Amino acid sequence: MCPMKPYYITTPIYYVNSKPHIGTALTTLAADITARYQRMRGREVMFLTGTDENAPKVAEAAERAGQSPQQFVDAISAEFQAIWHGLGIRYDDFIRTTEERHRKAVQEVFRRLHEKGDIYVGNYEGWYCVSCETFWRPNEVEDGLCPNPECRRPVNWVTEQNYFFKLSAYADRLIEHIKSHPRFILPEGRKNEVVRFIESGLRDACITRANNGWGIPVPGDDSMVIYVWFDALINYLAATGWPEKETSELWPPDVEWMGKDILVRFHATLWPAILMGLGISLPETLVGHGWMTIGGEKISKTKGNVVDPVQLATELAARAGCTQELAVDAVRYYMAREMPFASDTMFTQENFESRYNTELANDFGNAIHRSISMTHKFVDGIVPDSDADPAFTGRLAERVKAYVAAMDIFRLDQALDAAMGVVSDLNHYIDDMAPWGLAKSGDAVALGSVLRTMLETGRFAATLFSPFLPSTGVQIHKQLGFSTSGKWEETERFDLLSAGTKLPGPTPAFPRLQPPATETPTEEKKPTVPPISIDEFAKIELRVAEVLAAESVPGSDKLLKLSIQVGEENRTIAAGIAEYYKPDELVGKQIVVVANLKPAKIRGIESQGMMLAADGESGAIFLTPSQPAPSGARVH
RNA sequence: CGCGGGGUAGAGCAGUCUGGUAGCUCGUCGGGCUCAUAACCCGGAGGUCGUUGGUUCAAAUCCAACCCCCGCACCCA
Repeated sequence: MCPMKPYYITTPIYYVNSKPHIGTALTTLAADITARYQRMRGREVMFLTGTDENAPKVAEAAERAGQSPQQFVDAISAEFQAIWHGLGIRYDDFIRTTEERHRKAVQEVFRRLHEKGDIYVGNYEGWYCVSCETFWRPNEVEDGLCPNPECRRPVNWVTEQNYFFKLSAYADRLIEHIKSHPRFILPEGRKNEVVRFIESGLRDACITRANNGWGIPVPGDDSMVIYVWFDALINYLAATGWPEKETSELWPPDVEWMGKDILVRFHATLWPAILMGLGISLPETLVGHGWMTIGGEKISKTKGNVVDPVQLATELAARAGCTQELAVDAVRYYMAREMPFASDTMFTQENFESRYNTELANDFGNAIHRSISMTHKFVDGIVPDSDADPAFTGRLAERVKAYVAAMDIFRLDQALDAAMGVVSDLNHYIDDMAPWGLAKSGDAVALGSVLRTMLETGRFAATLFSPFLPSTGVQIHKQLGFSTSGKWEETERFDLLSAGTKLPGPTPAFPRLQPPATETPTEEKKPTVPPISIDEFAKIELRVAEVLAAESVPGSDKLLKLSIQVGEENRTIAAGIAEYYKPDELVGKQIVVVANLKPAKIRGIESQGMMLAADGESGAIFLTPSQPAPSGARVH
């Protein structure tokens, strides 16, 4: 720690199955804010993010998309990078697990641990779920079905040779490390979860899978590839140049940001154990933040509630009439302000707009705007040759203290609170001093000092905000006559605007968002589905069908298995309506199905179609013709 | 008894570890100011702190039982 090593920040590498959404953006944004804060403090920073591309499913997905796996991952990885740029995220390195530097590091880790005896060949005999790529213990499998409640497919009894990592051997050392390093795992509550998890018994991790042509082969054994999680974690090490550089000035990471879902089992258990095995020091801090839900529901592509943060900014820019850069800042502000730490928070459009209007437009933007405005109105826009009011500016040190303390424990929301506190202080100050009164009574000395205080405080606030709102920081500084945004040391000074300078006319940074014109009953559903042409609709084959039989599906609360007749044809479909309809209520009824939907296996049932139902207030309502229709009739 | 998180004003949350008659933001009602982006400042109303029992001089906070919601690794009809 002594001669200030570069501050090393990581995010997880993201799985390339789809574009980033507001949830993945949250982690990367948190890391970016941390990075910008450290840079502002004068620290050299290495901010790493990347993509995880070696999962076997990638090969399948690529095939479906009619691309080679490499083409496929190239495209998605590029998409990630584009979105990060769109959010003003400035990383220093982007690692992809298909890169040579990563493959080499992973294989070297494997080799060393193998040599040391931490990786051994074991005969695995037990249950294996193909779909989950997971091995289960005999006592976990009760009914021949996968214990993963989401899966519940039949498991196979397999006997095969695999490589295992001696994770169990590290349990005591892990606990010891966690207990003796209070900052190792944040937030506090997660730490307890990790300890409980480890104490409940670690078993050795099976870290290889059969090679199906995609992934990093086991050194000296091409029949196997290294399991993606074992592979993925090593990116943090690979990016420092390891193993060519045995030790790097970057190591260890100062903070590794991630969502809570991958903290306990991977980052706080497997990852440190691997490092211990290699004799490499552990990261200083792992932060497992909570999730941002969409109106209380987990982000899910199926539900269609994925929010694209860049698009959110673009829409805001259009509606509010501000620049894209500032709209991006608004999104960044919102996400950091709502940053789920110990628990989850929910995204709603209303909440986003409300914070934009009340905090960014009314409070922050307006405070700056009125300050510059008054300077123009009362003293011709010339920065007064006066000192700031020390009685007021002296109090701001408290805000800085709170800000620094919050950043130190990665509470971005609280740091933002402190910054917003400065804005609130400024608004109070203006109200107390009533500069318009001083202007009227002609007290030029007092007026000069008050205006100076206002302008300097605006500058000061902009600096505190700048890791969160980089473009805004620059814009406000420009309005105050500076060419660049503020430096950290400047938060201690209130004499930086040069007296006599004529300020440009004020431009509101965040124009207030007007409520949508009354004719729009803004009851619009969150996932706005883009319009499609009639031709596209014609691709969907809707048909009337009759329910011949219905039965509940064992192990599922939601599914009914329906036997239906579509014209001459009999089919089986799975329908997720068990919570709302009993099997008997459906038998003999006519329903509408999507007949040309690609069959899918759901809990072991091959579903050959989808039943249409409306989302009612309290559940699904299935659709039926208003009078009996011929079976198999096409629906338009 | 799989694991975990949670139930506090109309909404969203803090406070619970370290008991001492409940706090923040938004909304709402009233007032002030007039520099500003219908903004800013002040004040009011509004809560049996999930339920029941226990410990205590005192419980949102500790203990026990119960009820309800929500998550749980490649996923979803």
